[in-house]
Order: sequence, then C-alpha cells, then structure tokens
Amino acid sequence: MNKVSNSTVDNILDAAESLFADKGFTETSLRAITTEANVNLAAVNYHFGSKQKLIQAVFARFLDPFSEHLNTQLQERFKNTDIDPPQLKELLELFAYTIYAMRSERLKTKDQVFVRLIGLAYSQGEGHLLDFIRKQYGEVFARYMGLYKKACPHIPNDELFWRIHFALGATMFSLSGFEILSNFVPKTNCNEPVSVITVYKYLIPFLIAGLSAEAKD
Amino acid sequence: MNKVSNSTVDNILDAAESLFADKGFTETSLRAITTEANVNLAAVNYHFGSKQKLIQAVFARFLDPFSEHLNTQLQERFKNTDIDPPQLKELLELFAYTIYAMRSERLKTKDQVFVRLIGLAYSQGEGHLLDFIRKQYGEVFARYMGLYKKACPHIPNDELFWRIHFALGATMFSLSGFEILSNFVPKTNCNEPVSVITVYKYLIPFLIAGLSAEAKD
DNA sequence: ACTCGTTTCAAATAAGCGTTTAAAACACCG
DNA sequence: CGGTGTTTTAAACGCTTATTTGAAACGAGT
Repeated sequence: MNKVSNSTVDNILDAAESLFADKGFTETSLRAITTEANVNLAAVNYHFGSKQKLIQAVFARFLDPFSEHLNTQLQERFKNTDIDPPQLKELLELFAYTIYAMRSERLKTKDQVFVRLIGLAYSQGEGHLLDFIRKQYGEVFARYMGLYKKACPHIPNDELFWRIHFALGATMFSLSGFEILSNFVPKTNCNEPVSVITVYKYLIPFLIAGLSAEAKD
Repeated sequence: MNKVSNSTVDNILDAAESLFADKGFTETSLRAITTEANVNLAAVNYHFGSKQKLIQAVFARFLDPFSEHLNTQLQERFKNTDIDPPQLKELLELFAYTIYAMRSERLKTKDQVFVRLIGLAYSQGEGHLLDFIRKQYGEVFARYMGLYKKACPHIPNDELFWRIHFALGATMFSLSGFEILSNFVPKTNCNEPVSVITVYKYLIPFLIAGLSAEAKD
C-alpha cells in the first residue's frame, strides 16, 4: 500500500481547514473537528500537541507550497528589477495565480478557503499565529511587497505603504466575506460563482487604478 | 443629583465596546467585561438580558447617532440626485466625516474603534447581529450605497457592486488591523498617529481612482 | 508468536463560559 | 420610620472547552 497519507493527520487538517475557514478559530472546537474528521478527540493533541499547533499546521500546509511557488516566480521573473521593473498587473496576477495554483494541488478544496484563512490570520491572529507566519514566510512576503515600490516608483513611500494596505484589505475582505455585503447593496444581477479568478477579474482594474493614482493632497 | 447616566450600564457598554474592538466577541468574556467595568458579573444579564443583547446594545449606541447623522446629510445634500448628482468624493467624505462625528460625541473613544466594530460585524457577525443591523439601519445604508450608482453612472451594475465591496474592504481592513501589515511591508517612515481622518487622506484618492476606473475586460 | 514502538480509544480532569438565583443593599415615597 | 421597587452582590448551576491519562489495539521486525 502506498504511503498515500497519514489518514488521521490529513483528515484532521482537512476538517480543521474547512471549519476554521467558515467559523474562525475559537468558534471551532476540537470536538467539532475530530467529529468531522472521524477521529478520536485525543488525536489532535497526540498528533499536533495543542490546538494552537494545529492552527499553525493548517497554515503551514498551504503556506509552504504557496510561499515556495511565490519565491520561485520572484526569482525567475523578477530577477533584475532595476533594468526590468515589474508591472503592477504582473504583481497582482502573480498573487491571484499563486492562490489558484494552491487549489490545483488539492482540487477538493475551494480556493476561496485559502484567502479566507489569510483573512482570518489577519483579523483573528492571536499573536502566536502571526509570529509563526512572520517567522516562516515573512521574508518572501516582504520581498514580494517590496516589488510594488519598483512598480510604482512615482508614489511616495508613505502613500504606497497605505495603498498596499488598502489593496490587501480590498482583496481579503471581498474574498472572505462577500455574501454579507449583498444585504446592503441594491439588488444586482450578480449570480456568478465566486472564485479567486472571478473576483480578480473585477479586482485587478480596481487595484491598478487605486495603487497607481496620482497622489493629490 | 443629575441623571447623568446609568453608570453601571454605561460602564459595561464602554468596557464591552473597547474589549470587543480589540479581541472580538467570543474572545471577550462577560467576566472580562464586568471586571474592566468594575461591576458585578450578573449586571450584564440583569441590564441587557444576555450577551447577544449586549452586543446589539454596543452597536446600537453608536449606530443610532451614526445612521441619524448619515440620514440627515442624505436628505439635506442629496435631495435631488437626478438634477444634482453626487460626487464620489462627497460620498466618501460623508462616511469618514460621520465616523469622525461619532467620536466627537464621545471624546474618550478613539474613532478607530467604530470602524473596527463595523469590521467585526462584517467578519464575525453571527447572524443575529447582522439581522439586527439590517433591520435597524439597513434602509439608510442601502440608500447611501445607492448613491454610488448615481455618482458612477458609467460603471456597469455588476462591476460597481464589486467595487463598492472592494472599497469597503479597503476601508475596514486598513482601519481595523493596520498594525499587522507593518510587519510584512518594508520599513517605512510611517509614524503618524492613525485616525479615520489621517487614513482617509490616503484612502480617498485610492478609492476614487479605483471606483471610477475604466472597466476594461 | 512475541515484542516494541506507534497509534487509537473512552474516560476523566480542571478550567472557563453564560446564565440563574436568592439574599443583601439601596433609593425613594408616603 | 416603614415599606416598596430597583439594583447590586456572592454564590452556584449546568454546560462546553482543551488537555491528559492509562489501557487497548495495531503493525512491523526478528
């Protein structure tokens, strides 16, 4: 028999990922996770040590290939950014495509889950998780972020800092909790299935315009 | 003695608002709230009935004057939107100024807290809260949102739907969890105190550019 | 077949949660 | 002052949580 996977560990990770994504960390109990995964309650603490370590493992499982994919692209395409500066559109599409590539690795998982997890780390990160992410992936992410300065050399540093922040916010929010807005916005014929690619079709022009806007004061 | 305020009720609301804003709903226990407010544990259930009702009361306390202020402005300035269509900048500044006006009502409260609460309702709203908000304030908010169509008549409906969503995301995220991004973005000299007004100085040009961008496909 | 390291299991532990209770303290009016 | 309705208090309730425990089951290796 192929060492296909440690079924218990993977079942836990699958269940946890899915439950975290739509209820958050504290709203998801180990009992809910182990029930969903069809494993014993004690399995989480046996295999992961604690709930916090499980949360980290969930993130590591998709951030490892994510940052590796991102890093590869950074070294291939954006080698000499001084003589060949990155295009804003390239940078944005790289992020979307990397998310999309993660879905391809595990087809059963909706790509929306990944963005939702990033949003969770952002909004519910309890310190330990942010420390973990920063330590493990901070360098690659910072390098990627730094390219925006090369793509927008005319934007002052402080302005660009905020605009990147705005762009990230627009991305996270729209991909992680979009259904809620529907209640407050006048009826639209918006029935398309939501995926990272769908949203990015609308998002990228918005972000390009916002990020590269003239800074008027 | 003047009926200045029901000190117990207000102390609870103050403590709850502050704790909710930086830990979320479920992470904040009634014991933490009542300790912070220097009142007895049972006071919450006595005065509010339940934790859920307390959450609603926290939102009502600032959404009541907020939506009233917004409504007044809508009726004064945007009476005849057909012959006098709203400017995008006006709409965005109206929102920022309304938040700012809420701070003026209670000077001890940082305006950042209000936006953080809106973001919480958005990302952690458990149904009952969203129902409550929609029922109480949905009409005014929907009317405000509808003005964006008047301000951007050239943007197709579905595109505008998404762009409003992006704009909201940029606003919520940047005001509620900005300090986290600092860790991943290359060092900047961004030492200004963060307030709604400060952020909006950077945010409004970004949003105007994004919202009114040419829709290319 | 026996053993040893790994994994699963049901059960128990201790702590925290929201909520309830009944008595005490308080404020106010006749 | 005595009585009445409201507010505060300390304690307990019942429940869920993450985590631990010790025994049972499993899976090779010799």
